[in-house]
Amino acid sequence: MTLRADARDNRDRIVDAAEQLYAISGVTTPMSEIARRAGVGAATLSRRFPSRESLMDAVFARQLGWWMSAVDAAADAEDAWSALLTLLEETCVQQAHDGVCADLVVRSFLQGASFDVEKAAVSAQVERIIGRAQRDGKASTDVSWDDVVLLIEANAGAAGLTTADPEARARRLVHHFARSFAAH
Amino acid sequence: MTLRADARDNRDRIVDAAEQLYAISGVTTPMSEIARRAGVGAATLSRRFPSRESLMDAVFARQLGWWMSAVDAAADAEDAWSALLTLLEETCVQQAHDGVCADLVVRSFLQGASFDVEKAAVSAQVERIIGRAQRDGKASTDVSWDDVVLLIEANAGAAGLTTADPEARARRLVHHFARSFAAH
DNA sequence: AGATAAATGAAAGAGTTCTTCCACTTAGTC
DNA sequence: GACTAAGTGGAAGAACTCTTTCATTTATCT
Repeated sequence: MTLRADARDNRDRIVDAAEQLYAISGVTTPMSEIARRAGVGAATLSRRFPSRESLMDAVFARQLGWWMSAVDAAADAEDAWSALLTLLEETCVQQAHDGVCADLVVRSFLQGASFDVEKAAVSAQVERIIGRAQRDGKASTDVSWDDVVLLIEANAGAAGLTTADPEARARRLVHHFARSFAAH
Repeated sequence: MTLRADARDNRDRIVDAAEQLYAISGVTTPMSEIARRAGVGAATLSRRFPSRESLMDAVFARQLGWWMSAVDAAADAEDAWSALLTLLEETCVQQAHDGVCADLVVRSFLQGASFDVEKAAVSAQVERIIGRAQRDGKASTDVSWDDVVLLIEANAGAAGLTTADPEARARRLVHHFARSFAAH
């Protein structure tokens, strides 16, 4: 079932608008406001995304695409340890910058089953990177995928909070995790 | 302007109910539901707390009282470093257990000016503890009050997210911060 | 260009939540 | 016990948000 061209354009604009407004006002932003910013009627939005959750999934799917590329790039790097640190910092700074809110990450990625395939792929890649960094003697042996998830949760949670310099906060958070992740 | 005895009881029950429901359903819990659990009419709640924010402040004021006691106790301890670690763990586990959501901590404590006096007192105490731990050669010299705030933000952000074992997550988060805080 | 099915937005309707009014109840005071 | 002022809850109503209907517009195919 393929969408007509104009409908697909509208769909894209809706996801754009939602992404922007989620960053500003959180995922509880009224659907009508998202529709207005997207330049479509409320009916169109309701028709395309019957529930708020389905729209959240669509927004998250994009951000996940970006992240999977970053993870793949890190997995190809020579130095696993520095690639891991770079990946974590890029991820958190990106989250801070785009204002990715915790609700989005959690409901779509961690809680629901919508992205199980992607989740499995990402976690496998990240675990490979961690494993290599551990064999190189750079990463502590107690670090695991769960700790990366914890960092992302913590960062997403903090990212929703207004601060003078959200990017600096993200870097500081990664700084602490990196020091803890390092072999002692 | 002092409240009548029965009115004060009702007020207390409202704050009780709000604290419990905030932990379960977040700060967007309908005021009417809070009123119902408190066993008062919606009118009474509206009269006592004209805005959702004023109720959030009242709930937070209590939790802040608990925290200030914990901070004072830590400041009196012999071993500043272990007192600091204990304080951070207690604080985060308490947050995880009570489901203190980020909205509450941020709006009331970090953002608004409502608790400026308490904030100044707590930060001064914590900085004293950190300073002592640093002089003892236990804490890294780059640790500051801001890092403690960061941990609390991160923990509060993550605490709002459903997980099998929120307490374990809080402990894990503190574990990483503790390793980073330690002198290298 | 004409036919056809897909897609759209304005407006109405349904469901929530918050606030206010007002007749009634209760605590505090003599 | 009686008086007074403070306090209360039910109900009405105002404000929002989401969904659906339907007449109209627009893309796509031949």
